[in-house]
Amino acid sequence: MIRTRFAPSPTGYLHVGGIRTALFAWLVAKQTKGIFVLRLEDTDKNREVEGSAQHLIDSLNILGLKYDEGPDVGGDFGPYKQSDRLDIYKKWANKLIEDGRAYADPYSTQEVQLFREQAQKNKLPFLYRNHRPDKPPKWDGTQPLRFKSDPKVHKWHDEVMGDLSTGPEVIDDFILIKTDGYPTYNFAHIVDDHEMAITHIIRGQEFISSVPNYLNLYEALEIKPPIMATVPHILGAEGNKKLGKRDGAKDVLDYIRDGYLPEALVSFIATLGWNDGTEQEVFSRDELVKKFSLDRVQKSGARFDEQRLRWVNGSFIRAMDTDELYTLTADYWPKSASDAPEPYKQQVLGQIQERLKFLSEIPELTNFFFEDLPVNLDLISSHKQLKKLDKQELVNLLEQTLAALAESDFSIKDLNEKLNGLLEKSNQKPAVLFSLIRVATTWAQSSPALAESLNILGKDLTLNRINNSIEALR
RNA sequence: GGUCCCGUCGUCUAGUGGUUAGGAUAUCUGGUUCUCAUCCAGAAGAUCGCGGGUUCGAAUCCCGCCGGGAUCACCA
Repeated sequence: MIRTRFAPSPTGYLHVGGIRTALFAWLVAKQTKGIFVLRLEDTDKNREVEGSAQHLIDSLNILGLKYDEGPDVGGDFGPYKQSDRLDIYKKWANKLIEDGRAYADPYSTQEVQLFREQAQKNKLPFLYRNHRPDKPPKWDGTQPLRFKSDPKVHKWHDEVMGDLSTGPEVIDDFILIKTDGYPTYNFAHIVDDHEMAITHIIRGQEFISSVPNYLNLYEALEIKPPIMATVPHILGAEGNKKLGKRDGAKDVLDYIRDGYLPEALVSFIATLGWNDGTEQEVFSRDELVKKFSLDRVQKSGARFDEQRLRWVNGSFIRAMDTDELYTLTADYWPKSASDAPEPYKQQVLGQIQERLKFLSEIPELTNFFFEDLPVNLDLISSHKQLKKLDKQELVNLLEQTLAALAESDFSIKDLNEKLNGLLEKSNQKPAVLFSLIRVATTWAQSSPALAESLNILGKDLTLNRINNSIEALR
């Protein structure tokens, strides 16, 4: 039974980088009907951010990365919050002490800092074990507890990175338990993954250089290491640095709020560094579960390109039934639409669906259906066809339009007939006549096809707006 | 500085000794009786980081170099 976990620390919101490791872990579990576990790594109470645990949970849920075991849903391997597991770490720490593989750190933080600066000055990597005390005091909890490492060569396989190896020079005596009584990540995650029977550890690249140290500890603990997979970082839009909150890495919930579809987000994030070897570009969640494999995950970091995300999201939006899409749009309509009847909004949505990239674009794409936009003569003076006509000609054309449309029943079919008739009678090119009518009835930068737009607006509103436009032009 | 990882169109990528180096996106052009978008057609865009080697033949294998990244916390 495959068991994977996502083990974030509740220190802030979840951004795309975090989501991706969660997604990959979820996919690995789900494709074999395995178990996906959420574990909160809250061992640093200084960095803990109020409310972020709930935020993490909300983010996973909204993306559909449902976990089978976790702090709020329980499970047979709990507790799922590290701060509730302190006695478990104590138990394993005592085993190490008894085996002579852990000892109390007698130095003050200042003294250790001095060692570190010395090493830096000599351009050497800092190794605590070079200062390992001969006769450490008995550990009473007032000192950090350190791992007594056994420096050696480590070779291991990483599902993404392949075969890796390092020499003894990277192995050090890291801290297992801090003076506040909490374990470090380095210690806690190994104990927890073992106690929770985790089979695959999927984590970000920042941990790869620590893996040999973990391997060393696994040996001392006599625990068989799980399968490991290291996924590369997602890069920010500019530069080659890991995408971080500083570079505007957005909270995934911000994308949801902007009207990106969870399915689209999942597809996009999965294909950032993974593909199935075919030319398929977007994947449903089910396809991902079926086709995903760690060994096809890219070793190099991928750049987060919001433009591509917009395209993916647009393609999901276009593929949906308008009715289904409509159920997602409730929070996105412009204020002026609040009194508009549902069928009217639904019709409007049908017209803009194919140009919609994300839901919060709805107001700018639809506002003229719900309110009279201010007359903006720039739309005419900057139009490459319309600017050639003088005001009198424009007014004449609009008056002809008024007369013709007054006869129409405003069905799309009849509107098209009337508009075509107008075209012949006025002897104008569509680029002139239709542009003018479009502008005069919407005063918007862009709008759906003319007959369809007028059909939705209806006769009264259309004729009113043309009248108003004539007034404005005079 | 030590250690480890990475390096194919702007971007995401296909590619594991023989391909006109493929796709997608973005950009540009044309078409779809008007705009924006969709859709369709087309263009441009990659000396496969660089230099050696192995080979009849290398983006693919080997070596060196360069560039980028990660890490060297009582953070995870």
